[in-house]
Amino acid sequence: MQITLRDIARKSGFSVTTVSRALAGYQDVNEQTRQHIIEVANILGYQPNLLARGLRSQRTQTLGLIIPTYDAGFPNEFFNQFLLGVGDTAWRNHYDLLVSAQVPGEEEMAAYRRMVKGLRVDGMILARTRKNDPRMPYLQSQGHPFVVNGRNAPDEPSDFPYVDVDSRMGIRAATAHFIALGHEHIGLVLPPPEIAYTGYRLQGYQDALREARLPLRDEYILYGDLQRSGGYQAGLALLSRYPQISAIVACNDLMAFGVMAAIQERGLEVGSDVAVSGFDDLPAAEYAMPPLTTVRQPIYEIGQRLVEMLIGIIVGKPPEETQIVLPSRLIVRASSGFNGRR
Amino acid sequence: MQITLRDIARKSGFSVTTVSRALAGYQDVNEQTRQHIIEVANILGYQPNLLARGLRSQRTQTLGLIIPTYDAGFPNEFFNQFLLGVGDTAWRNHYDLLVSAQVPGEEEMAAYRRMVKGLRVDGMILARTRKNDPRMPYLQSQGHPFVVNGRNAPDEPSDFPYVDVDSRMGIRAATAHFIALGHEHIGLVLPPPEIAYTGYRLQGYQDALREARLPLRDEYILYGDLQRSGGYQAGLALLSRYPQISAIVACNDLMAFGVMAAIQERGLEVGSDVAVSGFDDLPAAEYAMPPLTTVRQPIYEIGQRLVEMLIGIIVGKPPEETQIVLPSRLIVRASSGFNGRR
DNA sequence: TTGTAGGCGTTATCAG
DNA sequence: CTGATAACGCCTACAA
Repeated sequence: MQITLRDIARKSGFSVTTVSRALAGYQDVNEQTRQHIIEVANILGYQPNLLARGLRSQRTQTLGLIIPTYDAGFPNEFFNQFLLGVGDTAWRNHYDLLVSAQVPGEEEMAAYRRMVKGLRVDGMILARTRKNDPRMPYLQSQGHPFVVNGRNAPDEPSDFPYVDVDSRMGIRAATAHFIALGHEHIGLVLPPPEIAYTGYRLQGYQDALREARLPLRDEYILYGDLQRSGGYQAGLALLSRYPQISAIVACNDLMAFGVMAAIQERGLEVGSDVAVSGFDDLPAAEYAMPPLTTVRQPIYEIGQRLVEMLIGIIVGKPPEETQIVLPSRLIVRASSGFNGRR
Repeated sequence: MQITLRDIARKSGFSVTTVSRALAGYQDVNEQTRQHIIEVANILGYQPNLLARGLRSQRTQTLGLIIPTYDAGFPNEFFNQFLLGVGDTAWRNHYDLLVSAQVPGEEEMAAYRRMVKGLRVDGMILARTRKNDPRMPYLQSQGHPFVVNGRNAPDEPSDFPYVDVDSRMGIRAATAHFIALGHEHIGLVLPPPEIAYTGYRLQGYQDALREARLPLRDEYILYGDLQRSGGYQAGLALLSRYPQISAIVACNDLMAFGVMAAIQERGLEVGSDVAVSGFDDLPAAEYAMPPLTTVRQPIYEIGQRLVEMLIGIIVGKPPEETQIVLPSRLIVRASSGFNGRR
């Protein structure tokens, strides 16, 4: 069935030990012997049994990723790119990736337990942190390596390794951009309050208003579900209740698309009548009609750096910096109401 | 570090064997004993070591999925939904999912070898079959369970378990729909020729023309890269070379979006000037401007049935039908040039 | 430079 | 009903 070290040993006339060490590149093995063994291994098509190796070494060369499928909605294009960054980097470093999609809740923790205590993975990658997120304390209590995409909410300490994007700065830039264009009544569509980064995005909005000495009006702030539909509903609500609103900052691109649809449905024009911005800079943002002004975050790179950080932690060589906040960048497009680019 | 059966054995006073069987639900264990053992296991927070179990039982309870990242482009929304169907169903059946993203080529086969011969997975799920695809013969030669999303090309036999969608019928319906609306010059944007299903989609187009006794004009047929950009280029080429073309059938939604952009860029109106259709019915199709007429395929269900089929094969109870072609369905929207729905 | 032996945690076989 | 024993394939002291 499977080719094992024993098969190679038999065929080559050496012991299993020698075969194992020859293949592992130990120096205390005769070069002739090694060549011979390698040849036999190739002929037989040997591939190490990773289970046995993992059991023996207590290392699985596998990373775990549980994708949070918020509500019924599925991980969107954001997780696509995230998965690509994580997957590519893991593969390049000879790690496999165990993936599960779970709705936050009881089942979700079961998935974590299964991966961690089942010794299936050497480390975990968490995404989309929430307020009072049970996952980080759990993993810490288990002493199991993990890294997180995103910090805790502003009012909670973040005593774990993470890579996050500076969303406060990003939303501030978007809001300030609208203010600079003359808008004074600016709506905000936040992610659900239980999401950790919601607080940072709210701060960014507040920052910009404060700096411009504009009043903060709580009624201009609504929450959406991160999906297009959430943006649509919030957009309709804002526009119908407060006709003076002339710009809306949405906290991700999907919701921004929904806001644009709401604007158009009310017979208004995106950009000239009501300006809109998003967050993420998904590919679709550039192609939207009109193209969407948004805050770009380097999703692929986030995944990449998370994996590098995690592997470092696993092998006992953590990088110097284990709490990284990457800059975000405002990308101005037509949905701002500008004529053309920048 | 880790709680093992031995720990429970020590604490409960029974042997490892008995503990193992009590937890596994064997009938030949005293009910009192079982209760006691289960209690101790819970207190200790026992979680079986899945590596050891896998090594012993030669089963890993893990399925492998390698996402083909065509060219540089990343798996799009299609794979999102596919991954959800596969992941959900695997989880419900207590299987884990090992995921890798690979560009077709040498590395890709290495990934397959690693998963299969490394005994990491009990079975593999393949997606996006190509002409002369090396993966199926390889897995067959290894006697390793696998299922495939998609058949071989029409001129190759498909002697493996698969779930596919009837894309010939789907494209035929889309083309016939345009013909019924009076179009006579209909462009076709195919996937790359090396993709297996390209042949079926071409057949569907040919079917519809033949049935309507319209001439088949090869120059109306172009290939795209399955991404938006490919559709855009093909759309521009068709429109500039053959102004008489009044409808374009694109073979996936992403390319259809590109075609729509090309039409608009030439100052024409999608629907009234040039009708467009896609394939997949991604969420974005409904929200496009104008909404996209497309052929819906049940992506989630495909993933689900593939996993069920694969698990059946693994445990030796394959379903009766292991070659399934699911129907596709034309969804008519405004990009057809219709006024409103159907 | 090479081989022997033991064990990682689990399950299956067989004896008591 | 319960327990001792072996084995899955690999790695690594230690011995030769």
